Amino acid sequence: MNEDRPGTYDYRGIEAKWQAAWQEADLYRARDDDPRPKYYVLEMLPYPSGDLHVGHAKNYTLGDSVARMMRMQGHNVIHPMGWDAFGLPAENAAMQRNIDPRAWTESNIANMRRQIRLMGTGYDWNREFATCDPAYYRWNQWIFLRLYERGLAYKREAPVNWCPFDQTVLANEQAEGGVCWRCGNAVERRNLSQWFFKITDYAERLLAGLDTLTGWPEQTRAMQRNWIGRSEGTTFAFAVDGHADASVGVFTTRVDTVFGVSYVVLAAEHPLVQTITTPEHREAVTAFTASLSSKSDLERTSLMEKAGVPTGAFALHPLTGARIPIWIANYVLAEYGTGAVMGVPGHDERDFVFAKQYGLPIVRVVVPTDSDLAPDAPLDEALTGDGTLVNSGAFDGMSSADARRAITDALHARGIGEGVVNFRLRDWLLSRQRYWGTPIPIVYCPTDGEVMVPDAQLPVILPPNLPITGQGSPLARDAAFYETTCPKCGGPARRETDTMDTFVDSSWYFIRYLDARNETLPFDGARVSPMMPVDQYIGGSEHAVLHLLYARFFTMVLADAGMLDLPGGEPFERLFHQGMVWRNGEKMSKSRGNVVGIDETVETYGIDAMRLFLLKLAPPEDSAEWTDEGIVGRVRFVNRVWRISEPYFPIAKIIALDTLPPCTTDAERDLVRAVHLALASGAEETATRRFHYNTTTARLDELVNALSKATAEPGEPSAALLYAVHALPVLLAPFAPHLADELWSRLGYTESVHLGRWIPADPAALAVAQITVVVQINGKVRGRVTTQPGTPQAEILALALADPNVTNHIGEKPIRKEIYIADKLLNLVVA
RNA sequence: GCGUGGGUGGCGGAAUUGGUAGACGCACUAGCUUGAGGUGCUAGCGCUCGCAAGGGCGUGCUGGUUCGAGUCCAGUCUCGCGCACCA
Repeated sequence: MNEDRPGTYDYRGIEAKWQAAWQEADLYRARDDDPRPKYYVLEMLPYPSGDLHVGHAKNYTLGDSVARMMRMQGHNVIHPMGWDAFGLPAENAAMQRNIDPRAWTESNIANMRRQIRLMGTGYDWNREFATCDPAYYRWNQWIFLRLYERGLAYKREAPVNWCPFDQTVLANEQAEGGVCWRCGNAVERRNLSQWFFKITDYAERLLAGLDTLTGWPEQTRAMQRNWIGRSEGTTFAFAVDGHADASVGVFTTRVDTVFGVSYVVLAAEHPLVQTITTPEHREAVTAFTASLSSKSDLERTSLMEKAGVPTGAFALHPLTGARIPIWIANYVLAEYGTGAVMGVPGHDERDFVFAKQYGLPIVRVVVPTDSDLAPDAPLDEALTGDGTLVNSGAFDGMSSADARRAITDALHARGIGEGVVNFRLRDWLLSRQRYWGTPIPIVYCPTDGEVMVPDAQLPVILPPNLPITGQGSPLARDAAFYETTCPKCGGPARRETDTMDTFVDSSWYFIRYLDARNETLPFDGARVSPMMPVDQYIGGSEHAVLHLLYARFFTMVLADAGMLDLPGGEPFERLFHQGMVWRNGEKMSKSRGNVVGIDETVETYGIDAMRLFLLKLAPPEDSAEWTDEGIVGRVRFVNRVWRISEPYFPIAKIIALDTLPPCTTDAERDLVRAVHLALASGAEETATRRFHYNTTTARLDELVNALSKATAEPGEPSAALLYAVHALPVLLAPFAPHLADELWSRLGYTESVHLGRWIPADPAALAVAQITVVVQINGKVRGRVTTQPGTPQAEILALALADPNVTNHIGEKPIRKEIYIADKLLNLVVA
């Protein structure tokens, strides 16, 4: 019904037509031999969860606008898309619907691919892959083996969430509240032998690299610094009284307070707890430990009350020889530092609270320099600042900083301590006792032990159609999978049945895109190196730490292994976090029932209107509130553009847009100026990498308003008007790609506007004939003077004084001072 | 607590180096237009006093610097995000 009414844009037919044409022409294919400078723009690999909503569209269409803009500005744009296809939801779906995870995943991919294409995005689909494809995950296995060879993959015992009823390991989100999400039974912590990547070997480099990532948001860099958590301090050992072979190692950043130690605390899981606890305390210690072990990680760390019990054992202070009690407490973490701390109640808030609660002595050894508190006054709270040492033997009178060095040296001289750098960062636990992931390519042989699967035997194929019950690991029950022979001795052996964390998949996929069909290597370094790094990475800030840290780690390792030539080893030059789309004051999500789907939106309003609205709504990094009323404005805009352009289709002819048209009137000059203001805005937002195209859409509105007026004038169209009409599709191309190509072809151009050139903004076109100078009296606006640019100050003053409102405000008072900002403002200061 | 980013009309937001606060859009109001009202056109639209000209106030709050502050400085309130018994 739309297509017969003039003045109405048939978005359905036209948008579908152009998408088919682009696909037919393979318009967005990037080639290695393209002589133009490369620009690699990438949105984070999506998980194929099912349906997309307009929040996803905001992300993908932003990347698409950036890609189109850069392509029109002369770059060889690489803009790929693929699927993060392994992971838990597929197994859950398999259980709930009795469907194979692969079938579920593949149908989701098909739907999401359709929807992403439906947005009019220009991806190079020749590079597409899904991480669950053996052609991809075999290289996960290959890379794992290279890390193993370099000593960066290893196995050790580590605690997991374990459901004793389902006999399975649970992810943290499946064990919330300490109960199993499926059966409701209490979750236990259990030690299991697990695979780790030694990311801690790269802690210093990952930290130092952050300083070079000036194209990243500061908050993200701060979060990574925080996560890596580097701290400088001292480790030293307390001897245990009566246990000649035992000592308690502690780490502290405040060794200057060591003379204030009145007790020592171990984590409940500390290995010494079993050996040193005295018989009369054993029962209490065991009970306390048990009460903690039945708690989930979440509960343990959110416990508000500090609690602990004495072990009955005593440590000997290394500098004073004092006998001090050894406790265990819930506030000491086995996984951080040495799993034990020295208790200094006078100078640590936690220790202060703990000491008060259990009546342990509180001693002051550091006097803060900026306090008027008497040196021996009783404390209301711990003094945590630096100061001057007292009650510290030979170290009295030293500043905290000096004392830290001197005491560390003293401990070192006795062979019981040293200065160390400690990190909060832990090794990356990649083992998952699950089915839907990359099998870890290791075989266990009774004679040869842990053996790598040879490269020639990769991939270790994930067997299809295993029953998924939620109880235990399907692979561990499949004898056909785990029964194998040892690659070394040929004897019977057992395969590793753990699969890899899906973060492995997303830690190098951006390199694979550059050589996506390579069948002999994960990628060819000579081929991919010139295309790295990713110039612009776009994705949510929820990945600020894990994914973005793991990907940096992998890229550094691959570069170190000589597989990739990338100075600095940083994969992402610039990073942009897009904001989420909200509706009714809440984040858009299926569970809240406030999603606005892609299919319905495109059907009702059209793709280009949706894209323009998502751009206009807010700066892309901000979260934005979706409204159904708001998008109507963009539908109006699209239709106005169409109505304005339509009369010029019959008189189509090619215009050279990089030359300014001759203008005879101010109105014509203003129209051309509006074109170039919009061009300047688009180029500026792209060049600065701010991507605030919401302001560019405002310039486009102004241009269309001006065009609307100009086309209403009777008579032959001026050169300026024709120029503006022809420039409009170029301006729209990055944002409303279908409308742009339709206008462009109707106006007589044969090649797609997306292969054409952006028009550089011309300063001559931006110049103005008339300026308005604001006249202020004592900083308040009292008048305006309209004149030519470059008018001398004296003349401006004369014009200003001709304004009665200006003279009224001056009155009889003399002008004490004149401030003149050329062509902008004249401020007269009167007494 | 530590880190980090914000607070501007009824709403989303705009505003180079300090220099006309509120661009552009939504909503709203009035009018015009059409064969019937959803997607056309024109005008108005921060609050307030005023018939008007014009005035006063106004960017979370309190001070400060300046001829001039949304923008800079100090303090403070508040919201979002991240991490958190990190030794």
